[in-house]
Amino acid sequence: MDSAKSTTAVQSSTQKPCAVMKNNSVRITDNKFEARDVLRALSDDIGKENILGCVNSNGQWIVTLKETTDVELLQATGVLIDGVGYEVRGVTRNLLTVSLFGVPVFIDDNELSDKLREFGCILKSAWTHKTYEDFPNVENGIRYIRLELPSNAKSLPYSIFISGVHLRLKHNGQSRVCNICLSSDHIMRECKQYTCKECGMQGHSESKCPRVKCYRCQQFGHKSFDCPTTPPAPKEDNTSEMETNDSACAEQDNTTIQDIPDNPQPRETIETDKPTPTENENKPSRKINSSQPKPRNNETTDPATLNTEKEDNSTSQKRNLSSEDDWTVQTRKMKNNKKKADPTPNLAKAQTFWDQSIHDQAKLEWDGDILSSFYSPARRRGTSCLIRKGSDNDVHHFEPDINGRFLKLSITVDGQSFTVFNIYAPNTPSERKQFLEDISGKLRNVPEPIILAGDFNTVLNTYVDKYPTTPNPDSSRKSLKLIMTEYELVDIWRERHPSLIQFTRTASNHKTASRIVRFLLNKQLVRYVKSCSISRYPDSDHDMVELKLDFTLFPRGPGVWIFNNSILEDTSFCSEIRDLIEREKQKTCYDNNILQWYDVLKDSLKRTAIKFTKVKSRLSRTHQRKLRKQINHERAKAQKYQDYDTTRLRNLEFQLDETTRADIRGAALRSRIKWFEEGERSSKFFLNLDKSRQSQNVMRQILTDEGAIINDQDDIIHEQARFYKTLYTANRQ
DNA sequence: CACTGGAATTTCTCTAGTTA
DNA sequence: TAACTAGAGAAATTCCAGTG
Repeated sequence: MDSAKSTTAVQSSTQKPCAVMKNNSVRITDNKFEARDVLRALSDDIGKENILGCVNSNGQWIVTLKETTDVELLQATGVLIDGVGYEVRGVTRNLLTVSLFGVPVFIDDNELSDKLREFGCILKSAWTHKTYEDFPNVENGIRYIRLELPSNAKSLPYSIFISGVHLRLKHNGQSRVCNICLSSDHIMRECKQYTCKECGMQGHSESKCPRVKCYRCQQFGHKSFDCPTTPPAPKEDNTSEMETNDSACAEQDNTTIQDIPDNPQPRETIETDKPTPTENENKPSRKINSSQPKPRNNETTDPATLNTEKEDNSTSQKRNLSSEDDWTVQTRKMKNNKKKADPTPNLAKAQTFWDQSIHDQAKLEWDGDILSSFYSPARRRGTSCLIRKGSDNDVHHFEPDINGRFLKLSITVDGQSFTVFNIYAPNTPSERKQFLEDISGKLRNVPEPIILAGDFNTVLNTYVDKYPTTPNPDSSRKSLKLIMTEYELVDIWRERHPSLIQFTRTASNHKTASRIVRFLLNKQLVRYVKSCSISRYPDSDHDMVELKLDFTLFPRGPGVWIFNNSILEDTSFCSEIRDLIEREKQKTCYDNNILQWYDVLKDSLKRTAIKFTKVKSRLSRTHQRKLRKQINHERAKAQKYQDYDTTRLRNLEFQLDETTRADIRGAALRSRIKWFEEGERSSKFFLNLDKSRQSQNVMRQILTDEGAIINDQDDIIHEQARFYKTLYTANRQ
């Protein structure tokens, strides 16, 4: 093949360990070179005595050298073969997959890319966003990218700080480096580039800056948070989302409550894709105060809501709101509202102050029923539901909590039954956690769908539902999220306004705010939601959250369930069904009332089949995803390598086709539902279907042997008769 | 309790070795 | 030489403990 072969020499195999040899190798893409071309070019650069091997493999030359310095040199300069420069790459991969964890969706890929580029990384791919297996549209906060590290860096830091969030960063072979310059010699605090934002000097952080003055002891060199003269603050609820101070006091002594200023400073609502980082508390990124005065009335653009609020302030006389089209549900918390109950049509209302006298007062002003739970006289707090009179509303169960923390209501509206829990969660996290766990237990026995509404006294996301956006540990938040997961509840306001930042409670000094009042709905109710909004409510530190449901929008019920008989081929399903029947046989009604038992059994069979097919469907989707990924990979290989064997690829494609065919069979089965539902009734659907079939069965034209086209129905019939008569006549020619 | 560093585990991909 | 497979290694992911 080339001259290199003719000079083969036996070399000791113990010259260098394999690992080192790999690091000492470079690869050059073969451009119809001969070994001598490559070797001559390399000898000119580094000397022939420094070349240990030159092997052609899979369309590239692997050249192994004695010294790693030569490897670096060649990678940096390339190689000149026949006057043309060619790129030289290392054999060991220098591409890294860098994963970031806990990345909120509001952080843009560009922000992450910019941060990595600041380190000198060369990005080699787009960001991949990981999602939950069961919820492929929901990101789980993990993103990764392929990149090349800068030559001077061995590793990226273990975390990066973007948009006020610490993001965990990981990659293979990671080591501790400076978060600023990536040097492995020091950490960020000791980095020359690290300067105190207070004085601009190196060597200390702002909190330890000698120019900083503690407002407690008036000494320099530390902030009040680190003040040695101050006893540690009691572990207090900083997680009640700025609610604790005011409301907790309110519960203990209502005479100490500050009134809301007559002209409260307005709050600015910002629609943004992401919250701005809060680097300095003195420089809030999300302004609460604004120069624009905010009217005390509702500013919502929803005409229905606007009308309701105008009515609020214009009249206090009795009203019958049954004429409203929508079922309106509102929740807000009123502080120090001793004057009179609000006559707005309500289903849920959580009150800091609520007792028998307010209840009675409200009765005078409200034409419908008022269902309340309150805890008095020691502390006035409670929840209430105002039910419209004369509407198609039927309350069939009402359960108040003796502590005034919640009330439970089962109601049917426009034929749709649901259960409402109106809650007023405690201010202290530990109490709130316990309270939410109790609520979770109570939810277990109520018929779905469920609406959980009220003042939760905690936010779900500290970055978008709270100001300032400082992380706020709260053990009760986990309990609330567990409830939401277990009962498939969604925060409907957030779902409708994914990027809007709006709060339901603002502190009297307007320095803190949070969205702690919300509606959590079962997913099955979401489609009935006409609107959900937050609007200003007068004389209260809490804004009003309004939810409008319209049960006439969609047909009720989940439709007809059809048994997918393909699962009968599944032995595990069959054995599960056999076990189920055996278990059911043990029940007493099997002997007492076989028909009733059979009805119950059918229901159990249906539930088991649905559950089984759901799991099977999920596994199938996962399998398909894997197959698609593998197929893509194999296709890439097929394109890359000319001698690629397509067996595996074909096998994978066959498997994917099989699963797709199963899906198509399922779709065909489901498509018969309409026929099942309507085909057997002499409905419009049935008659149209029949008509369509009739028209399909009729010959509209016929071509005779002579080549003439006949359109007349009588002539067509005669021609058909003649044709077949001739066809079956023995002596036809 | 958030952040950090890293170990442990799982999953995926590639390669070297074996067999027909 | 093709096909196959076990195993290595890398990547992805989870978990845990120390620290401030």
